[in-house]
Amino acid sequence: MTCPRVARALVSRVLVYSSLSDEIERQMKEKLAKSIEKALEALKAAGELGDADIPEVQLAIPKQAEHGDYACNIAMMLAKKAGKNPRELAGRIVETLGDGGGLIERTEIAGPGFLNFFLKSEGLFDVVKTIATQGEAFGRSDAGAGKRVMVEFVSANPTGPLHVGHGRGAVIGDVLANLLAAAGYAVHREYYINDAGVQMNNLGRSTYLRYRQLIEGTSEPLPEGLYQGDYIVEYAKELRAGRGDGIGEDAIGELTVFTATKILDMIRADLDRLGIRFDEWFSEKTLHDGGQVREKLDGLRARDLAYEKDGALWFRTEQFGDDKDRVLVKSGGEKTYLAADVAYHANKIDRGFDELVDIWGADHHGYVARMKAAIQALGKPPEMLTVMLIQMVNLVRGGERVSMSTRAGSFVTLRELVDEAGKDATRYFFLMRRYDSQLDFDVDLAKEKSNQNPVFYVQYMHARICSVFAKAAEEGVSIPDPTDVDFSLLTAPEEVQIAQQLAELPNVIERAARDREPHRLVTYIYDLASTFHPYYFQHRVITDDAALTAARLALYAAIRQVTQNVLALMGIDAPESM
RNA sequence: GCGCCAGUAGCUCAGCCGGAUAGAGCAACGGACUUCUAAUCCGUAGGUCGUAGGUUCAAGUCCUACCUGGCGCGCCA
Repeated sequence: MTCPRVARALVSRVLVYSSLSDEIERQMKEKLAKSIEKALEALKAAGELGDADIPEVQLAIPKQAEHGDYACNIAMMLAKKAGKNPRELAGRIVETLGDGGGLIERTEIAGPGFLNFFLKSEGLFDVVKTIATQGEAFGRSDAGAGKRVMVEFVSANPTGPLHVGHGRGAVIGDVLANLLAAAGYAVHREYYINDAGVQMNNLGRSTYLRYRQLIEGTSEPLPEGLYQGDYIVEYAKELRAGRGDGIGEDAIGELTVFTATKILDMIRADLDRLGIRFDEWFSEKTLHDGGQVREKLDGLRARDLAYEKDGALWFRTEQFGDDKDRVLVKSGGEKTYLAADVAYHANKIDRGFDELVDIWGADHHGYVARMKAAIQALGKPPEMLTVMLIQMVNLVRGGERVSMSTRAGSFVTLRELVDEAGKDATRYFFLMRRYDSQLDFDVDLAKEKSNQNPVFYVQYMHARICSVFAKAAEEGVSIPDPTDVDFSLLTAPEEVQIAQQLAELPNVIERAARDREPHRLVTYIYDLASTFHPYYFQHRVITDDAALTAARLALYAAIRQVTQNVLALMGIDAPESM
């Protein structure tokens, strides 16, 4: 079985070598990397590197400012093969490199052999101009090269309201789709509606029985396996009000459609409230009705990928790495979900997508191997499909975990959570953690309008900047054109750090998209806010010094733009005042 | 029993292709509002990165085994 991590590794290997797309990266990092590469080639030509191959030059932004603007580990990687100790080799690289074509202020050799580059500061603030020019496009790239990727998410059965766990998958899927689009993929968002099969019959039967109960004036629980929820009673009432008491058992098929449509409307409304829309709602039923399921099963049989045993039809998933073969058609003649899913994924492939992302609850992980098998049986490499398994959500109230069972009493629906905590906090909290670790959702904290709530910390950054601009307008200070600004006046350590953080956005987006890790947006924007707030507190923007005021306003405009861009990707509002 | 995910400060978690002294928030303690918004800021304290080996110049990160927790192993969906 090919796990999602393997698939991700394969994808990343491709992208690492793709050219960095962002202008800032070209200007700064890549220029520096090229210079280093040149220096290494010169050293190799001079015979100083022995027979060592020159590896890809890696540049990292160090955690500590004393370690420079960029740090490079190349001397340590080459030392052994070059037959020199790392610090000596680093010294030779520095001598050969010089000022890297006017880019480098100075270079230090540190620790075991790191090269720490301090760049000339005017280059650092070029990003402010770039952001002003690109506006809301800043951070986007063409790393995805227009590849078509489908993100299928939520896909909850239309048998009841969405619960909190669905909400997490919904937000993660939505933001991942935003990220992929920003990274240059052509993204399609899809919701797969399981509107066929046994559960649908149960739904129609549940509605019918509730309807009968209304007529007979009873309200006892329905038989085992049917849907007990109050919403069914509401639909039954509606049905009776519109159609009277004459509906018979032969109309259950019709009631199924009626109820499923109602529930889907409810699901759609709940998602809409969270700011989530789909390009397509894909009906499972159309696959059955259109004969596609039948057709794909015949195809598998024809290629001996499926066989009859004990009156059932089995899929040879074991030969693609699954633990055992799986049933496609039960001996009673009913098709399993897998049968429909094979046809569905064949349909996705036929629609021409290059990559498929499925977002499921973690309790479905036993299903991954057989879907990977299906992809292979359909003639595609298993890496084409990435399955993201979203871990469980625990609601926390008053410091205690609230049971997530559907028992009455404890709140479980997504709608209630959004009503209580609001769209922004709900989205932020769902994005806060890696999708593959469990999430404790502190409801009290999410709805608290206080400094403890991280979503406000980030939004407040935006509001504060807007407030400064309002003040500037009030005092008749015009917003500067960044090309006329003297950025050499920005010498505070926070200003340098902010410029570097702003310049990182394209990388953050590209890597978060590549690795399918939307939570990195949260980490990024929170980090930016925790550089910004102390900076704001310490340095006044509007002062008598017109040149400095202009430089800081230009920087503020860039921070605001980046904040807007990131919050937009997260689907969270950027308020002008709070 | 087999498989997947997780295990990092008292609690909840970051840590991007393996890099320098492992970072935040909360909770605790002590400070800062006459200012462009205090929904903010400054400071103190807090660590055997589950355990044991291994690979490497370098391991929270990679490999192996084990321990603990969650989930999954059906002709269910």
